[in-house]
Amino acid sequence: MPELPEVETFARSLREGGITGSSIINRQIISADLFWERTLAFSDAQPSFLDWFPGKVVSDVSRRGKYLLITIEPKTLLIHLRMSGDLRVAPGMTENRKPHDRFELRFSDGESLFFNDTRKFGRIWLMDKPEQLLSKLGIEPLSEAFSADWLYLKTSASQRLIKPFLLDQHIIAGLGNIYTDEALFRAGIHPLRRANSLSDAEASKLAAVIPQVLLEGIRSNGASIDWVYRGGNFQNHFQVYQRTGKPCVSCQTAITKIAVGQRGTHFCPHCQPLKPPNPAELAEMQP
DNA sequence: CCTGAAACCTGTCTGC
DNA sequence: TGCAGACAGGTTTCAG
Repeated sequence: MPELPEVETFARSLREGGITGSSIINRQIISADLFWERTLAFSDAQPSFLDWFPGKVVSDVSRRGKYLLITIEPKTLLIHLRMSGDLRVAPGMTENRKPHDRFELRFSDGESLFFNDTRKFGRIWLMDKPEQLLSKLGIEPLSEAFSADWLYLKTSASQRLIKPFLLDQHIIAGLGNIYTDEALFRAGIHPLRRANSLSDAEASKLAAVIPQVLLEGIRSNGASIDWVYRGGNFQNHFQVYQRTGKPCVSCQTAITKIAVGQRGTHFCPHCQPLKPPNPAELAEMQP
């Protein structure tokens, strides 16, 4: 589920208060509980993972790609929400637990941070050096370093389809299925184009549009769909995602859905042509 | 290097 | 109404 904007919204909320409840910064932990063993992916603190927490204080919350980072000196608790993960801060009473709660950090003030995850794909790590995990991630699309030149360099060097290319977290960290479809539409690029077929101008357009879509998502507190996630309203800004058969906001052509790399992919066949007309063809069309 | 399929899971929606 | 099957915002692993 959550992509960069949703994870960023969680990070901000846990830091400053928001959709998850009030800030967890400076709260002291009195206990930790794990309700689904496999949620714990790996821990430097094993086998006494749960025993490590009591007495520690949360000092910061941040984000890298789709990972949420909770700093609890001298370690970092990393959380990846995968498809259905959710976080909330609420009174830490046993009767307050919800179905699918997988992990709980109980604070001395009576509230708890709950990690809820219906599909059990989400994972948490407790690490001394989070870089071990994070160093594999690609560039932050909202950083200064993410530029038109950088993207063109990368697309030029890859023969992959542009959609799986953008979804690859080793290249760009944070894009998921929604924001990829929305970015490709705004850039006018067909999802089946080869990365190295993009012109300099197309790569520039894509590099400009990706941060735009992500920032728009953050401004909307993310996207809420069905029973997954809440508090966001970016779903009201979708131009292609989940708009199969509906008219393109730009040309009225029906939005098409296909599978690309086993992911549902939405696009406008008119605004995102598979084969852009080349100069020679254009010349022939105008004798 | 690249692609596709399968696996990890549960809930919801669709169609017969 | 019931039920099988498809599908879902992600990532990893394996075969070809």
